[in-house]
Amino acid sequence: MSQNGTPELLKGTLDMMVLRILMAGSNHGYGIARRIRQISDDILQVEEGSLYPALHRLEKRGFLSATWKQSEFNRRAKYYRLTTKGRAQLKRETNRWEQLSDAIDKVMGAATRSAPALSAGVK
Amino acid sequence: MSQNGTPELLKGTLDMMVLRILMAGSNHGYGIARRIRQISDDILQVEEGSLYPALHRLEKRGFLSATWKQSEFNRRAKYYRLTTKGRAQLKRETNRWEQLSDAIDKVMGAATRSAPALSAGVK
DNA sequence: TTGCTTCCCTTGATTATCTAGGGGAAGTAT
DNA sequence: ATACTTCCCCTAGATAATCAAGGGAAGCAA
Repeated sequence: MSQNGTPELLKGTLDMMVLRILMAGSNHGYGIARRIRQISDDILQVEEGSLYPALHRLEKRGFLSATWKQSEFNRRAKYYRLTTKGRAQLKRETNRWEQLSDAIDKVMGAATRSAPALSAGVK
Repeated sequence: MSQNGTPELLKGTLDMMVLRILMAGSNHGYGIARRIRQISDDILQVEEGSLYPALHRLEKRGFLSATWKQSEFNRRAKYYRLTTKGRAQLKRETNRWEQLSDAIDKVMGAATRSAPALSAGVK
């Protein structure tokens, strides 16, 4: 519930991050989750119940393609890689993210990030 | 469904922004929506079907209190203001937002923030 | 054997948001 | 009077993303 137990992700950003991770090369679900956790210093916890549905819808929409391979740990794993469509989608979602998060930061006071001397003429 | 039309908000951030707007003083729903649109330069579009449920749940959780008054345009309006609990909640949500958005930016490559394109700038 | 890690998956509930309506009252113009 | 616009409130139903909580299997080590 997120009522007290804060959510582990910002809704609507998982697909984008998955695509981004796959820019670095193909990877399987478990590995993608691990990478996101690592890079974010354990801030972002990707639950499997969120991740696998995400991978499936991305594949369904043609942003990813998958092949079964043997993992580095000698286990059966489904490796995903970005398609051309996926790369374009990543760009779109990244732009959207920047636009929205910048807008939110503005609303939140512009002092959220590096502060640009405020006061004067907001209009 | 935002099937083509990208969503107008980042899910999970509306409550926080509403609380933030009310830090500046009490306001009514219509005015809150207008403020968010203004400050964000029309990037963030707060639909009434999202806003009013948000206000009601915030009030229900004790973060806001409401009183009916006459608006500046001489109309009946429900003015909301932050409670003490609401102020604490705003702080929590703000921290969470910074933490999550920073983590996402890390995953997205740290270079996510739009470069000014012109020259030296970043500093 | 037990147990840990890696790897895949689904079902059901929750929750936020959007769509698409509903209404009413004040002011301005015709 | 009518009509129109802006201001202001609200809800029901659908959609969709996430989470919680299960499931299983296979490799490896003690």
